[in-house]
Amino acid sequence: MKLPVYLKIAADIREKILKGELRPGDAIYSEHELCREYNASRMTVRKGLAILLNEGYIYSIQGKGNYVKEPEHDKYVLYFNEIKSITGKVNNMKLLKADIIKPPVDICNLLQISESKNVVLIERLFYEDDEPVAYDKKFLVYFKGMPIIEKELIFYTFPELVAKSFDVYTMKKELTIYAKMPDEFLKDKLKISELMPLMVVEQKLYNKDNRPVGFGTVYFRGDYFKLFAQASLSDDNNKKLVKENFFSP
Amino acid sequence: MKLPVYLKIAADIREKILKGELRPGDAIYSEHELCREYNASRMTVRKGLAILLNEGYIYSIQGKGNYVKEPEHDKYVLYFNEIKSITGKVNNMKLLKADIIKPPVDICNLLQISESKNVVLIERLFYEDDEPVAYDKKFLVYFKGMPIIEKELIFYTFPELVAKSFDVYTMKKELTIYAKMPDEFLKDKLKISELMPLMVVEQKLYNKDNRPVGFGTVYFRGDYFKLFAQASLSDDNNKKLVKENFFSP
DNA sequence: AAGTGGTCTAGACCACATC
DNA sequence: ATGTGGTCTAGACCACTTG
Repeated sequence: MKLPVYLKIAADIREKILKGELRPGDAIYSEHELCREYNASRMTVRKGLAILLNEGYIYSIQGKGNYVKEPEHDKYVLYFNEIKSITGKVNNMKLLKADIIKPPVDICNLLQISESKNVVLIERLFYEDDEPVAYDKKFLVYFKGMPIIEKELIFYTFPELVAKSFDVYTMKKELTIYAKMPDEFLKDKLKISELMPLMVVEQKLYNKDNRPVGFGTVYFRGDYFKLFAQASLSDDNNKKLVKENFFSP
Repeated sequence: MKLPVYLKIAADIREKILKGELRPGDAIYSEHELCREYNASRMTVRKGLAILLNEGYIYSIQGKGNYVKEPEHDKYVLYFNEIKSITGKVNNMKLLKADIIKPPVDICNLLQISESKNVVLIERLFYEDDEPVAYDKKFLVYFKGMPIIEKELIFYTFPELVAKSFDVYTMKKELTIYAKMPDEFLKDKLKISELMPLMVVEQKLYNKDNRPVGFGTVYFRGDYFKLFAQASLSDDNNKKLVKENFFSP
């Protein structure tokens, strides 16, 4: 056990907050006092505090001090992936369409492009064994030399596709999730005969200049889809915590 | 413009990654080289790199160097709150039940308690004007001296309730989200006559010792519920999301 | 004026990778 | 043996808040 000092400092204060010895709004010992208490330099103390800042336990006000923060009850980390979020195993995919088209009006608005511009339309079906479980429709802003390779179109997820076509990093991604009843078209595609809701996930992707580059909608059979999310106060940050953390707002 | 040096370093390298000059797996200039390049001390350089580490752009291997990381395409930040996730405005709530009961078997398993232990059962209805839009059922592990105040039960969200009863910080929270058709009971409670799916959100809360302390299920009318999530590559996005979505400390 | 946090330096020693 | 990242020091100056 040779825990670095800054981790010890962070762990001690975190424990005090968790135990309720320090309540939201309370001031923490000043950095100078903590230096004395742990016989550590200021940088070491600040590194410890930076971890707690990053985890959302504390905040600091220049010239005043560090304070315990009201917890964010509503924040979760969600892992979504149109293939892996299906409860079973997707073992088959079918490419229904991969065309370069003039976009419909609603897509023009969403992607902020004119109607004369080209977009790539991709339609796919995901299967578990022989059961269709999800129908997938995507629009990608087209540019010359865009690599449209059928093998990629079938197996890649939406952000992966965009990453291949544009930059490695998609800067911003937005999800909208809701439930709805299938219309006749989707009932047919997903072979739904009984009473069955759909889960709809809309994905909008932006490049680093904050321009929309893609819009996709996935319709999942309700009985094959579940989303899981987890609160991110501390557990998720533990890996980072082991390494290093120290930065500022 | 007197940007701190460490932010400048982080911004420069982030830009190179975003532009594709640095690709996943590539090594970054060593910290020593960056010190020379920016005429900065090692601690300042490391602080800049720590930001990128924290944002998920890079990772580091001791004794080798810092490397550009493969982006996490599937990670999103989700803000969920059983009251504010309703698309309209919840302006009325009704407490249907608030009892101390012996838990049913499935809840015993979920909360890891014996059937002889007491749990608090809370049932609520959320209204938009006179329309019921969500039905809410929660189980909380009971302990002596637990403050059960009707006013609190009506207006607090689940994590807030648990926070009041146990600790300020709920250590771990898990969400499961899926769609389903309403049964007769829910059709009646939510006054559903037409074909209408439900969004179901299950919440499981743990205390800091990783013991389950509460399990709740919220059934939303499908037409009143939408979830929004956003990718979390840069921490700036998160803070914006917090600000825009709501939250006042 | 005194105390606080925010930035930064110029070193140091250690653990680990590679050769 | 050399270079890398990981931890840490003992100062410094600045900006800010409060008396």
